[in-house]
Amino acid sequence: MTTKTPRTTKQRTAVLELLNEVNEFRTAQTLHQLLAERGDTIGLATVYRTLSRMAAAEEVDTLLNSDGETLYRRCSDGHHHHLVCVNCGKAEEISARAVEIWAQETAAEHGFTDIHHTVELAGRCRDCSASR
Amino acid sequence: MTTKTPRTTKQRTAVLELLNEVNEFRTAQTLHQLLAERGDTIGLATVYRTLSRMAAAEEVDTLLNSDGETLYRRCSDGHHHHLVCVNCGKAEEISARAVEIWAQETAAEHGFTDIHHTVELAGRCRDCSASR
DNA sequence: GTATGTGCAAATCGTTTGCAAGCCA
DNA sequence: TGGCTTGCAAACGATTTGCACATAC
Repeated sequence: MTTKTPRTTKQRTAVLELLNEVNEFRTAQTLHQLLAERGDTIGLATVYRTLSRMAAAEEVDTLLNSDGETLYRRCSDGHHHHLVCVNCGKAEEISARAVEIWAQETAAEHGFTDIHHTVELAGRCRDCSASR
Repeated sequence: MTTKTPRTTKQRTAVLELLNEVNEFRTAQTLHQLLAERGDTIGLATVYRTLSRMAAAEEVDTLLNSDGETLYRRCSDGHHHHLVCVNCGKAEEISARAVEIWAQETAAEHGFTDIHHTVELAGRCRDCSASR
């Protein structure tokens, strides 16, 4: 399984740089707009293509918001979950050993195999709770 | 807050009946097609409107699949989670006290308030695992 | 040089909405 | 009757795709 490395283009570089600075989950559209604001003229389609590829390569994490939009965020390696602020979008990674174990056990009890789970916490972060 | 009861129309009745028989998560489009197959001619838009309303009234549960489509399913009351088969769509409700507690604690530790969580397990059910 | 990436516009596709006509209470 | 519902078609909005051109390697 030889995964071929994508070419280094100024667009791809720009997206990577942006993701390194923005540590919250953002839609592709928002990211595209942010790129435009900092002077990088990139086609929206390219942003989508780039993000999809990065997601496939697990270089970014994705999330579906309640509107069905896909949110992207640069992420550390390994399996983890998120605690996302519904107001400002700030996200923290959290590990959840307890949940991992529970998921496996529950699935096994019901005879399920090839288990995969989704666990996301959302709420108002400290700052947004204060400035309500 | 007075929630007004929707009128009883043959369309609404048909959707309700169908949901009572189909106990798996299905897309609005699929449900619409199922209605057509059993002879109920209902506009797709009406199916969407009805399902949205039922979802708002918590008469059905909704789920977003990885394609961004909304899945609907008749559901028991109260807070619970699902164990869904990725192959046949069969879903079982599971309660997860352990997860509820973990969610609250984790959120509190990070200073988050108004917490709400999403926990879904997916995999292959016993039958689908066997007939692979 | 050539496979790959990009931009643009058009195409998709699930879902929503406007509006006139129909139907329940 | 009078307002809530429906159907149809048009509108929407996020994402994808076709294709000609540009570019990394």
